[in-house]
Amino acid sequence: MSKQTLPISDVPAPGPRASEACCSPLTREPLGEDRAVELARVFKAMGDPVRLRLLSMIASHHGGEACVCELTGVFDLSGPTISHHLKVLREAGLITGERRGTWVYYRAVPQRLGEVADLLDLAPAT
Amino acid sequence: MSKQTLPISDVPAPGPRASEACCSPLTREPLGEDRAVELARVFKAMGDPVRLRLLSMIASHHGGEACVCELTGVFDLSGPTISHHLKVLREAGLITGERRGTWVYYRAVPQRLGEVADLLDLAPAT
DNA sequence: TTTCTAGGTTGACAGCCGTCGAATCAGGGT
DNA sequence: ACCCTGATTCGACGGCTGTCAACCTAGAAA
Repeated sequence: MSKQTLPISDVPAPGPRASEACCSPLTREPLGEDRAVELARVFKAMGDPVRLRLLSMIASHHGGEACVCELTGVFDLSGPTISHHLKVLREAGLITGERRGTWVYYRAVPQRLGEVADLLDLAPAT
Repeated sequence: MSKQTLPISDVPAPGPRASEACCSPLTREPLGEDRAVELARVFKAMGDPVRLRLLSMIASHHGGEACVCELTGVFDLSGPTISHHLKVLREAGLITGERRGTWVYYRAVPQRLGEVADLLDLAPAT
């Protein structure tokens, strides 16, 4: 490991297997234990209102990326707290951060969203 | 309120608004605070490996429903713990339970899954 | 170098969450 | 009536999580 100059690049599993039509949805067959652990981490990251809003603000932001300085003011929360939530989203592979000069910009990782969306595809097992 | 003979019907918000093309996806515009709280509750429910597997086992089960007795044996967890997780999924509106004789059967609520899937639809804001 | 600002890290604290054993409830068979 | 089994609820415990204040780092501009 070791800490680099930019500790903002700690994505755990960039794109497990979401490249193409992949993961059988939740409703097709029981989830394996390992895969459940992996997916639960992503859902848990989205399981907080602040993080969900942060993710949405970043994903919907004009240009596809948002500066942290634009995010902190929106919440009644301290800087460290926002930073913490961004880290959780980062470690879940939902966003990536890049430093440009003084500011840090985050952008969403569409693959992750797509992976989760695929998982929830409805195949009604009547 | 009051407790009926079958306390297994405590769905909080059966189908908020997932009937038709509805909720603007995460990537379209920033999530409102109230909606974020509501959605976070669902994601949080799915943010545990055991619950995710339970949900998957129920949703994918032959006949669309699964008996609790078929679920408890799969995990190295006590009955009360499984029951607790089922309650969380129930209160998130992801599953519903029905007692038939001695056994209790659970089935998934497709609307909820659909609601979440819609939310994650990708509208890449390049 | 020094100073300033934007973010991140650390350490600590309260509250929540997953887990269990024991007790309780609901039905079906004796 | 009694007991047995399936499932939930209750009470408690340890670990995790969201939050903050304080401190530290990265880069830009004097």
